Amino acid sequence: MRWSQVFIPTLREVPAEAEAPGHQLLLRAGYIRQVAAGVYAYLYLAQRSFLKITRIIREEMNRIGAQEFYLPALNPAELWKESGRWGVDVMFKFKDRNEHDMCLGITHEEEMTNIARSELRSYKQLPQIWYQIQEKFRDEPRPKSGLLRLRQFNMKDSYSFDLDDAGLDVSYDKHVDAYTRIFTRSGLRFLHVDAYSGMMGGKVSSEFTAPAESGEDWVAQCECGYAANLEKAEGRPVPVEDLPGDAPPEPFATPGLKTIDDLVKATGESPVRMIKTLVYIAESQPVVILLRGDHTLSETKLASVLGTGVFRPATPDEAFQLHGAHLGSLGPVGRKGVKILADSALELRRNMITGANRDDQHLRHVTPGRDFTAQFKDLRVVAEGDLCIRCGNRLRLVRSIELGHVFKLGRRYSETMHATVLDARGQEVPLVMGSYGIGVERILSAAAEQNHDDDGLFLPRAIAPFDVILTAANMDDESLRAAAEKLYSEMCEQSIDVLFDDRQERPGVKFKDADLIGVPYRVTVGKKKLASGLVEVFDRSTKQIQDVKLGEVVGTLRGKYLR
RNA sequence: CGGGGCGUGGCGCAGCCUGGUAGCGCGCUUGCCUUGGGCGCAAGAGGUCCCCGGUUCAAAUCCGGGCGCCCCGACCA
Repeated sequence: MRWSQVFIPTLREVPAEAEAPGHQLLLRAGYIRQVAAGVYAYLYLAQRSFLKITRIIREEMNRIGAQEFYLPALNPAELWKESGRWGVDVMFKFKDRNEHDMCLGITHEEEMTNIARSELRSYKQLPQIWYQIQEKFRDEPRPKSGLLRLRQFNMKDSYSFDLDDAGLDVSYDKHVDAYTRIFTRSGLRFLHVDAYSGMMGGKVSSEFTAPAESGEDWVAQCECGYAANLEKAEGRPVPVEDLPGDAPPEPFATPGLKTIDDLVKATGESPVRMIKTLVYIAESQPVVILLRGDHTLSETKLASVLGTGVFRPATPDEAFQLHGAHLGSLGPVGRKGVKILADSALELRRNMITGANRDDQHLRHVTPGRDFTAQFKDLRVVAEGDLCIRCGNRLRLVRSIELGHVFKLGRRYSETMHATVLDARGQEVPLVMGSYGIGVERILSAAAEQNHDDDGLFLPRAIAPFDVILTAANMDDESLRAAAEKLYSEMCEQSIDVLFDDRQERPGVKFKDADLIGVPYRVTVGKKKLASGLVEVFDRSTKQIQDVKLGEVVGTLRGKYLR
């Protein structure tokens, strides 16, 4: 392609709408333009990248025997009412001209299951893996960071159908392999992490996630290889040396001290020695939740422990009704007939400080197990520096972009939608399903977030819009121009994926643009070196320059750079 | 859903407080010049000042309502 003939609208300044560096650069480099919040037009460069990305995805999906379908995004309400997901609040819904409820698909479990149930009859037809690459629509409350969270986006989603759990394990493992290959080939730095499976039906799931500052997921990571989404991550607190002695709980006055922070300041004690008492209402039943003073409740983990997503913090009035004291002076000692959940970090601790259930009073010398009984569960969000549950080293927290999610669905959809086959004994059994997604735009986004400097992007070759940019320093210089044209013809003949910057621009402009748009290698034809029969090959990511003889450019590219 | 910010040529911004002529930089067009890091000179084109309503002789500016976009938090099957 000749730059003079294609549309690559680079910008010198950063549009005010963009915050994340990768987003700014994709705009400046002329890849994308915004249409609405979370809705983008993908221009020429972006589309070239997406075609390369989806090609990698297709090759790797096909390799595990997955079959590509193409399903509509426009759906009738019935399908979603049947699966129980019509109520999902991020779904775009509307009525057609006949007043039928319609929606745009947020994903395709329903449609795939619908096909499976009407067509799959026998265990002999299993296993099946069906996938598609299609637009998904989600009316996100907060789209953000360019292509990182969109309202319309492309997802590769696949669905596996097996006879039993063992089969699902195989299909799941195949996807893990395929995803590992896809993200490796895409040139991303990524992690495979344990993930929270959600409330409904899910058992096992994991995420593929790309560490990047602008990511919105937190991942806890250990050098031993353990990595988990913060929603799911477990860690052991660094052991605490408790005060000796076995004195009984003793009240002391804490007038006006409402928060752990207040207590720390007033008493000089570490929050590690305190018990934070929270009151929640779950399915209209009160639950008392205890955490170490410096720890944070994970509502995700709480949902798992409670077995329901229906809960909320109690109002101050409710808390007062239940404890006879106001928020800030609550504690577990003396509470009877109410469910008390304590984070496991409190197990085996002693002589702690907590609220006395009397306003402006706290208790010291409180020992869990002796002074109150509670169920100990993992309830807190892992903190930086906690110890790895596998190896005992310290965990690090990193921000990360979720690229893909693999999920053992089990029978959640097949049972509600009656998707069954006959097994070898002639018994009707529900299909065992898995679902597996990859955000196509997120691969480009993550690559941009991970690979940029002050001058612009340097995308991994596998997903860059071009492999090479051929820059003629001065198109008005006849000999230089002729040499560049000749090189361009050779590259085209040899099927090198090249963008020829043949614009009548000053060299500075061309170099700036070339640095900006993320093409991994630049071949520069300049007057001085051309006089000795040389051109430069410039590696955008390392900034290394190699002089190459005019006649050897294609060979050098093929042999060294584009292997 | 809670909090904050912004909306003025294609992009970045000033002007608004204190009402009266719409301005700067970049980009764009034409000519000359220049050609290894967004060159220089000159002449131009380009604006419903987000929308609707109100106040006023007069509104980008003041008042009311709405819409859009961004950021933080909540949420993210």
